[in-house]
Amino acid sequence: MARDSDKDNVVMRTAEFDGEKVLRAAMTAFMHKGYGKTSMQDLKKATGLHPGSIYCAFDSKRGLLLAALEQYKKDRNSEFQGFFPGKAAVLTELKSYLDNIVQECLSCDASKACLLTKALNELAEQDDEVQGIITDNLAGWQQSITDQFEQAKTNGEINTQRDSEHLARYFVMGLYGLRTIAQTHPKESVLQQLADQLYHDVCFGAG
Amino acid sequence: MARDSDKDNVVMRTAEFDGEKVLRAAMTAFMHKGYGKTSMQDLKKATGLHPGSIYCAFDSKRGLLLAALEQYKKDRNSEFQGFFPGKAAVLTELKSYLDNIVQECLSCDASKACLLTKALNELAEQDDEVQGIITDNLAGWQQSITDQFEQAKTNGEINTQRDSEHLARYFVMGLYGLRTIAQTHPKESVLQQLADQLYHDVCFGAG
DNA sequence: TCCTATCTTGAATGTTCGTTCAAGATACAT
DNA sequence: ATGTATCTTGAACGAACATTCAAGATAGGA
Repeated sequence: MARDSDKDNVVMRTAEFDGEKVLRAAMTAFMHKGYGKTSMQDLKKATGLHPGSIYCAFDSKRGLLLAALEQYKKDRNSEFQGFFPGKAAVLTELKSYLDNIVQECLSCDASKACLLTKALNELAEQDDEVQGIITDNLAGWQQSITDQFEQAKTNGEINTQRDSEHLARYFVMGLYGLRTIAQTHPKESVLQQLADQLYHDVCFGAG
Repeated sequence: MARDSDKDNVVMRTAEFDGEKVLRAAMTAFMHKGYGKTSMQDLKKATGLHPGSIYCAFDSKRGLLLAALEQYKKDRNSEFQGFFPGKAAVLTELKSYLDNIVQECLSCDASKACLLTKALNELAEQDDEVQGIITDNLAGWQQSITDQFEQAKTNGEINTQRDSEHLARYFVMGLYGLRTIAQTHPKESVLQQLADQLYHDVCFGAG
């Protein structure tokens, strides 16, 4: 495949691959092996694109990572919107969202890890731009959760003095920790118990 | 330097380097760059040992990682014992321990990350033996914390129906999450607020 | 003081990696 | 149907890597 052409009125061939499929394949590869250990050969196998095509489309392996991060962001946003469609019963939806993450952690495929935290962990102190992009994505995600807590307070579902940002931050901290624990304890009951406690502490805890 | 000799009654030269210093230097290098991205050149610079010496002493780069993990375990155990010297006032000591971790997270050096979780994240799905060693170390750490909660309950410092293992697991989950958040938000007040809330939820939360 | 087993050194090795590029294949405008 | 700009292919390249090894340095027993 080739990079987008800027020219007008010339013969144009359209790219022959599905951009989203390629990026999701790259995402999965990066989640399994990490960025550094995923070789171009791995990426060729995963995406079906030959090295030349990858370089033409994404400039470099790093460019492919950036594009994959962007796709990951879009996919996660869509997923999030799917879990919180309305403005009522936010807490029920939050519980579903949490339980879904527990199930994700139990799955054997790469989604047990989060691409953002995995890459953040690997590339911290190595690549400031990637770190910034990841940080922004995570901040956006946390803001979405903040919005839900705000809505829950408006609805009277939550009664607390703590502000929504703090609730969201604590919730997110718990999810980060849950995913780390999942890498050591693939036992469902343990993860579910932790998730339940987190839900309880955030939504009904004192403070 | 050379590997330990098995022979008796032969001329023996003693190793010329400080084993602990070398391992701590390697630890720091691995924490900064991760295992994969730390080259032998980096390790030579950090430890002062030439490649041949490293291979003679630790068999391989991976052998050096294993030795460094062992040293890390010892150092962390000593540190932990230092924070919990007695059997009284466990909660005060727990708070100190937690506040100390917050300060660690704020520091600019490599100790902001935890070698165990960093390596676990990087080598998951890649090296089962290393993953097992790390998992065991983390489990041992969690058990130490469980013991402290048990002691706190015995002392009457904590009054809850939740068992100590659950408390420790939740506490550890929070610490994992705190360290991840620290990689995105180097703001002290935020981390301290999260740590305070975690302390409160674990020690005085309902359940 | 001398000898020898051991330790230290760093250049050399083979491998793997990300990246490039020129040749071949293909789709669209005419 | 034909020409041509674009896309695809995979071999080739230099760099960087972990690892090895033979030569030089050194300490301790005699």
